[in-house]
Amino acid sequence: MRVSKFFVPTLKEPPAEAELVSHKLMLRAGLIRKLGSGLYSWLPLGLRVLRKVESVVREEMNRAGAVELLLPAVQPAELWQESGRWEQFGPQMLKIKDRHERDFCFGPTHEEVITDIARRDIRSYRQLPVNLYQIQTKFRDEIRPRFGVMRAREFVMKDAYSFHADHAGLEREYRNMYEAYSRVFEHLGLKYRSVAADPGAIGGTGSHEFHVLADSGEDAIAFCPDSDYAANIELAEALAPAEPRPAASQEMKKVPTPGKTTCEDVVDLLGLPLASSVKALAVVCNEEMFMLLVRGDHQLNEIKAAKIPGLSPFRFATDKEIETRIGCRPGYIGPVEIPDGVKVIADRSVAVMSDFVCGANEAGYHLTGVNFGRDLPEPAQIADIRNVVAGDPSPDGKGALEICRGIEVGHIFQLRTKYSEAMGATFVDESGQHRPFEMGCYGIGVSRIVAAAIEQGHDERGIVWPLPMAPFQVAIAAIGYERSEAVREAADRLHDALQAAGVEVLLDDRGERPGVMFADLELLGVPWRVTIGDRGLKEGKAEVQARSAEKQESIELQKVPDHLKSLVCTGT
RNA sequence: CGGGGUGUAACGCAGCCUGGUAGCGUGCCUGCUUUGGGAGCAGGAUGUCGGGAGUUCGAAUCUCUCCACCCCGACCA
Repeated sequence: MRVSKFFVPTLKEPPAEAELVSHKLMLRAGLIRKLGSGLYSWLPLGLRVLRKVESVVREEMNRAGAVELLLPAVQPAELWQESGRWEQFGPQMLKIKDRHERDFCFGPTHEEVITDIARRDIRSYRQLPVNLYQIQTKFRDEIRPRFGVMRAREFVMKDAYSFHADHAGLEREYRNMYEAYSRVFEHLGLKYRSVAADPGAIGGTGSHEFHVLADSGEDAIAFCPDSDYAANIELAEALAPAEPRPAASQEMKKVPTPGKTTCEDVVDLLGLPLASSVKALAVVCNEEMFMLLVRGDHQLNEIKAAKIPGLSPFRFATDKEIETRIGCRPGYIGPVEIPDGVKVIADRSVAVMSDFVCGANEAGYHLTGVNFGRDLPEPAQIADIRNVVAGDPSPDGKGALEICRGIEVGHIFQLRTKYSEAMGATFVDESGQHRPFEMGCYGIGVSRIVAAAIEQGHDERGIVWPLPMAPFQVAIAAIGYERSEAVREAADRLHDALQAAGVEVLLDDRGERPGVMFADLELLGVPWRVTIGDRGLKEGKAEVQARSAEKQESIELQKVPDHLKSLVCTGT
């Protein structure tokens, strides 16, 4: 491919709307252009990268025994009403009407469609198991699309669905997909981590996420460097402290803390450590009020809290509700002498505290030296309701947790029979019984991977692609292409030779000044650059430089094609 | 949805407060020179100042309204 015939609109300055480095670079390198909020055009160069990701995903899915199909993007409402998700999915779903005023949606996911296919066309256990996948554009009307294609409304996803006669079969395929996903991200050349995840509303017995590791990631991952434990922070268990509660050593005292409504402010005023304070959060579930207690230096984990029986779904109490029920405005509430009917749920770490600080339920005052059992009853319930922090013991007992950030690019679930039961999708088993399918589903965010790879691979000059994702493997910078016959001839010949050898090559034949070409080719992130100019040609040589390396190597022109071919093949 | 912000040339921005009919840098076009790290000189083109309404002799500027886009949004009790 020649730059003069391709379409690579690069920008010197990133548009002001871009925040994230991957978003800026994708715009600058001419990979994408924005059409509207969360809607992006994939320009030729970006599309080449997207196709690379697709082909790796496809290759590994096929290798794992899954079979590709293609489902409609537009789906009739009836299917979603059957599964009960027409309402449940809510405003995230783009709903549309056809000319007959019939309801449709632009599919945000395809469980319903695939389950419909299964119930029509899989009748016997003899047809099982089967794993069907597609690579397709989805639409989700995100509350706040952001970061370019990272969280777009329209995006490309690989979604696979497997059907099994029994749970054991599902678990086998789940492990198979887990391994296939690991191969996908390794194959793509990305640093990634698989983590135990919250199955969320989908339910089921197992769920893992695959994260590309990057500091800008939206998700926090807790992992243990001394074992293979890794979990999304939403799920990672905070173990109960091993040491028992120390004995009380202080009297409870009411101290004035005017204007100090946060734990930080209060301990600053009192000269105490943050970990000696308790924050009380008033929540409401079914019109009942609960007071959740978390240590001042910890954060409530809402997902864990919502799993407490009787606390789902909960919401935070309004200021007014707090004043009415507790008789004090927010900022000074605490668990001591609270009205009947407000149940106290303490985090495990709070349960072992003594001589702590908390709100006095009186505006402008806090209590110090507070102790359970003496100044207030033991908590009605003790539970794990906080986020783990770095240094917490690993739940597998093998060391201390660390926290890193990741971008979720894959998620696998065991759906079990949620959809097959709701939609009456059954098969006949060996004994002639009708049974609902055991189902699994497995997603990969194809377009998000492109952005995630840039988050992981870039420098001050631009993108640094891993070889398997690069839009071109080699770029030729032909210095003086338009004015030097020798350069033109050598560059053309090299371009043709590489192409014939199966190397994806981009020849910069614009005749631009060298600085312009170098800057552009580095912005694009092409893994290898060959520089051809009159200077080197005098000795019959060209320079080869890796995008990720500083030094360039001078090589005899005749040997360049073979040299590059071997580099591209070994992937070093 | 709530809060905040921004919309002026392809990109980045100034001008707005204090109304007088639009500018800078980059990019783009032409010519000459230059050519191994985003060239120099000379000349040139490009704007419904987000849309609409209003105030005014006069609106990018003031007022109202609509729209688009960006950022933040459990709690920190």
